[in-house]
Amino acid sequence: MDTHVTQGQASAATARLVEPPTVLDEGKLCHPAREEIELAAVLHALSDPMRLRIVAGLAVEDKRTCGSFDLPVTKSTCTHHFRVLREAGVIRQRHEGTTRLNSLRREDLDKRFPGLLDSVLTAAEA
Amino acid sequence: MDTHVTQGQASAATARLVEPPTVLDEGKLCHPAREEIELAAVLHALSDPMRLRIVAGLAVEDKRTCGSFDLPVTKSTCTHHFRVLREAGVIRQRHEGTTRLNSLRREDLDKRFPGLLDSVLTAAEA
DNA sequence: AGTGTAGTACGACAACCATCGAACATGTTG
DNA sequence: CAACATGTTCGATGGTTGTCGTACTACACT
Repeated sequence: MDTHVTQGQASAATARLVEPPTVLDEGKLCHPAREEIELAAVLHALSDPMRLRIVAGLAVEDKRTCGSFDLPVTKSTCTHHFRVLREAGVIRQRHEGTTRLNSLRREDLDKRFPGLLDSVLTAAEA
Repeated sequence: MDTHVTQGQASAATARLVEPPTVLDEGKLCHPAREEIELAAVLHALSDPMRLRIVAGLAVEDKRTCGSFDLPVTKSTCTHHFRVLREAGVIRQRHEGTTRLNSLRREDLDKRFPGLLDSVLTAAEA
């Protein structure tokens, strides 16, 4: 569990305090590389109703903040679920001001496990 | 958790000790009906490497006995995994003499969650 | 009847997991 | 700076899970 994701800061530093974010860091949040995404981990991440809701929500509208889901759990539990999804490689999280922007790793998942995400999303509508 | 599966013994009792098996009971082993199969349960059942191996094995050759997989776990653990798969609706188990025959519930799964099983099976080959 | 084979049932145990609350970090804004 | 908003970290807790071993059931074969 290490490798990659160490670029992006230096080159973006030029236009820093002029622009708001748009490219911001993603630092500290560690995501698995595409080839490192494991099937069992993805299936486990998706096997929780709460997380399934999150993923279904992101499928409808990407780049949503954690709070925008208003799930029936506390903030800390929420953090937990987003981390599970992130570490499994299902979503990507970026810092953006005081919030986190979450997005589905559609392309990575489709390349690695073709058809899986779509079938789960279709199945989740029931 | 109840419903269905209460027939089969009485009517089959007529030709009992004449024939070997071929149609045998399935009694006691409770399987969910197709409409009762839940996505989260299926994903959870598939999120274990050992169970993934079982399912992949059944995809190659159906109707295999529990012992034919020689998994690196004891018999009781084995029983446990097969039960999880059965109760989630992923496999069907039938008594047959001294063994249990396991088969994938392909049709049920395909009808209920189209494409899911196939994408998982494809993904599992890595 | 006796031995063997295939699997289940039950109890135990350690690891994991979803959940919470309280305290903290960080960025935004009055 | 102070107040606020959005999340994270940490410890605790109760429930679930994967694993095992031992004991048990059920069928088959000699």
